[in-house]
Amino acid sequence: MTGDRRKFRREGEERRREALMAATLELVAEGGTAAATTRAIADRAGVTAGLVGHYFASKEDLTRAAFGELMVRFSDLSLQAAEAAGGDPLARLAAYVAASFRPPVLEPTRISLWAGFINLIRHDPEMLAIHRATYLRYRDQLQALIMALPGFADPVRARPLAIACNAVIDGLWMEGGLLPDAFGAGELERLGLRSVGAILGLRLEEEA
Amino acid sequence: MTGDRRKFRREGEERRREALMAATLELVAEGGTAAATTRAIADRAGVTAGLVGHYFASKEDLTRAAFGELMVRFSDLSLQAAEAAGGDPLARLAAYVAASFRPPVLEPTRISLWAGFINLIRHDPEMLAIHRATYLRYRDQLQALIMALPGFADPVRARPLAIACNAVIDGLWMEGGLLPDAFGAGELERLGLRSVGAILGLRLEEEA
DNA sequence: GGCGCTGTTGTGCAAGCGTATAATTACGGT
DNA sequence: ACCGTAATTATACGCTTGCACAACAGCGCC
Repeated sequence: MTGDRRKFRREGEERRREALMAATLELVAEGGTAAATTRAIADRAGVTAGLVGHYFASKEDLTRAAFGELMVRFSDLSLQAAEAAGGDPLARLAAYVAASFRPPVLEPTRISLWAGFINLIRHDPEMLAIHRATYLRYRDQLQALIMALPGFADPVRARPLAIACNAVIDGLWMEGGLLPDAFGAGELERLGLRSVGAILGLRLEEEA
Repeated sequence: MTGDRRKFRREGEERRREALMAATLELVAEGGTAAATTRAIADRAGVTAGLVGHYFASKEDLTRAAFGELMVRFSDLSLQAAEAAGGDPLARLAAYVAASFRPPVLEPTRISLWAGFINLIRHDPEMLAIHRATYLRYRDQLQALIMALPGFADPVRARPLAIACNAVIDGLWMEGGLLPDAFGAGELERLGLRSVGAILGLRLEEEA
């Protein structure tokens, strides 16, 4: 009668931590940080709530780890697209920009995650540090691509250009993510390429 | 001995609702939506928790009302700056852009509020509707300013330009708000003017 | 094949949440 | 002056949360 205790398998520490972080990210994407309760996370990861405390000192700790994981995992996606575009600097930049408006960078999941975590950044110094590192890394990639263009080698000139290009990409990305039906198919990508081109004084549309 | 019941004054319905909404906004700005509990809101507004239920059907209802209030209150700030700039279309546009990077539009409070509410937009249809209306209103203002420029009267051409200009402003605004110390004083405003100018093929820097 | 280590479970607790409701009291009408 | 009414308070209830802790059991080791 009382033998209904749950069966379980022992897993390595790494596997369990990853499963718990993945479950956290799924839940944040679906319902914001409020939906990522300890019990819901454990349930999603196929364990019981008590185990969460065994692998993470606190729920805050788990949240931070999951956020960091997410950022690392996605940080080089656009760069990979650029490198796949070949050796021409203009084509590489165009590919980088265009990739920001296509899956897997522009995904409903990613926007939900970003929206769920963004308010934590303002109140948790460690979260802010992760965000800062990710943002600067992304911007540096963009700046390197710009400096590879003929006549753009000066970093003092390239820095503000990279900031502005990054801003217009982020702005379009955010608006497209929050109001998907306010824009036509492919409109954001086209606008992104044209705007970045305009800021740099180039034409990127036909490069993508 | 038992006469320690709290003294109170009767206020009009409007005053109380406004006080509760203001308290909600303050708390969201300080600690995100999680900090805006019924009891904390009531405390901040100088009443007891029970009264919240008397003026708002639910906490969700109060949150929505507060968000709407906030958006209405700030929706025309940049436009006022444009109108104060006189009759020259170029100067008006420059003033509008520049105002986006100065108080009271660019304030830590506003960024905190935006960050606190942004994840609710993704899961509450009414919140999304408020956001959509505000965003489109802002963009339409920008488009009208652009169409007032000589040679930009065509709305089919002005629409994507307005979207792009709005995006770069939003992107810079967001990044500046989340990482204030990553940018020099006045750098964002200068960059905003230059970028919007580049997108439109104009020079705005010396107009502000 | 038993034993010990520790990953894992189940339970419970204190705190805080939103909200419903009865008791109180301020205030305007008469 | 007082009386009705509605604004306001105080209390309580059911629920959920994060977390602590003791008991259990899978798995490697001798």
